Amino acid sequence: MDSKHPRNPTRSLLLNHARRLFAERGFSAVSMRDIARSVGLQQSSIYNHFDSKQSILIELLRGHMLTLNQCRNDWLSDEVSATEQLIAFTQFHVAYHIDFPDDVFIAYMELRSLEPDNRKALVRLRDEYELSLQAIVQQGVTAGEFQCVDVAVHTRAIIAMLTGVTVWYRHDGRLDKDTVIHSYVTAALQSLGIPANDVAHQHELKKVKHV
Amino acid sequence: MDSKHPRNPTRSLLLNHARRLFAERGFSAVSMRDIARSVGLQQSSIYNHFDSKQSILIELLRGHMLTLNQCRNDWLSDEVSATEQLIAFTQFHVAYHIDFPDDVFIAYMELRSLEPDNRKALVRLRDEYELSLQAIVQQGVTAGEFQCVDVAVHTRAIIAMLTGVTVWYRHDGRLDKDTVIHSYVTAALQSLGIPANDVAHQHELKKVKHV
DNA sequence: ATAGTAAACGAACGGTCGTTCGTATGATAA
DNA sequence: TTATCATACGAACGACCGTTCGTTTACTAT
Repeated sequence: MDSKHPRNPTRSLLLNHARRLFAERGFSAVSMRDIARSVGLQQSSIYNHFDSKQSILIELLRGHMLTLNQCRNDWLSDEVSATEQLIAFTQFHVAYHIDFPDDVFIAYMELRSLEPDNRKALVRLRDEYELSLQAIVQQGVTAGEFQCVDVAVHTRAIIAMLTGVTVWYRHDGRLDKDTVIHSYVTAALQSLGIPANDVAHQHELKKVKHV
Repeated sequence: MDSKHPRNPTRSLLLNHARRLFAERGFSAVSMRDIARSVGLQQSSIYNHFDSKQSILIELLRGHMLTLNQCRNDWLSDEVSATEQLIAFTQFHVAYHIDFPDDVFIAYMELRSLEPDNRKALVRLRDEYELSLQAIVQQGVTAGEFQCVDVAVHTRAIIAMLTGVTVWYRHDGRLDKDTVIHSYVTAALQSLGIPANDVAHQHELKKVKHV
């Protein structure tokens, strides 16, 4: 079945519409008929491209998690100071979450809709990402650059703070993307006790690319 | 129908079990049969206590939002400095969210499952709560106590950071509640440019009471 | 031209959904 | 004792669910 190939246009269309619908209404509240209708197909035709409803969700979640980790690794370098790494991480994380809010929302909410084995694999990817920030925070604390009460708690606090951008950011809103990113970089740095006045604008923003 | 009174024990049981199920699986993924079974009733008997599935959700969400605002107002005083208000807000917010994670999770996820009128009323309550923190941040910036790039963005950043505690906190975990709260107070203060070493432990924690 | 195949269709499957209805029970109040 | 009423039951309603099936369509390679 050639249709299983990612480049298949109908298959991509189905994935994109499923992503939007799952993000809007939640996995359980979206039917195969809803997905089919939104791309102009009969519900049965979806099964030429996917084995089941759950397999659509799995592919969306796995694609998001793999892309997130890969982009992060492309973006960050571990050969600079913890402060510079934190700035780069924050810029990347906020930019990515502004660009792909639906993926983020589905990943946050619908992990529980997965069967245990699939869920475990994705939780591992999520933990890998979180631990990559925790390593930066730990490095900064050890080097005396950062101040915090507990590294693990503070890491989760920063990730939650940054991820929250998906809830309110609108492209036609009051602030442009760079200003928003600048705000979050300042907040993240300061939260670890770094005065952010001087460093925040030194780093140019590269473009996040979704694979 | 006396059963509509909140003190009715069966009705309270239904509300509590519905809350847990909605938080675990999501509103759409929970059936009236699931709720009935979990309290040992037939599905039809629920309609002696609630008009519809949606009305159960409304009551859970409204109860949460009203309680949250009321407790906040009981807890906070506006006759102290912005820094002290921020400490009190953070202590309250984290303590409340640790104690009632199911309510918080449902409120975050299931507003969209409501009909427009009901949703608007609850969004207003949520905005009221958020604006109460924004007022504190604005006051601190004006007084020169706080430093941030944008008051609205930073307010949302702090709320997201604090609310994230619900995702990972466990009562039998590595850290006790007070330590967790202390971590978040430090993070919130420092994020606004306040050195947190000296102030974090001055304020005793009062007990959050759910009405 | 013809055989093979990916992909679409539309009907149908058994099951579950939220909700309604008529009835039975058991406590309370007259 | 009797009338009332909140509450429980169990069957049933029409609608929708995810998925399967047999068939048709349309392109591709021989």
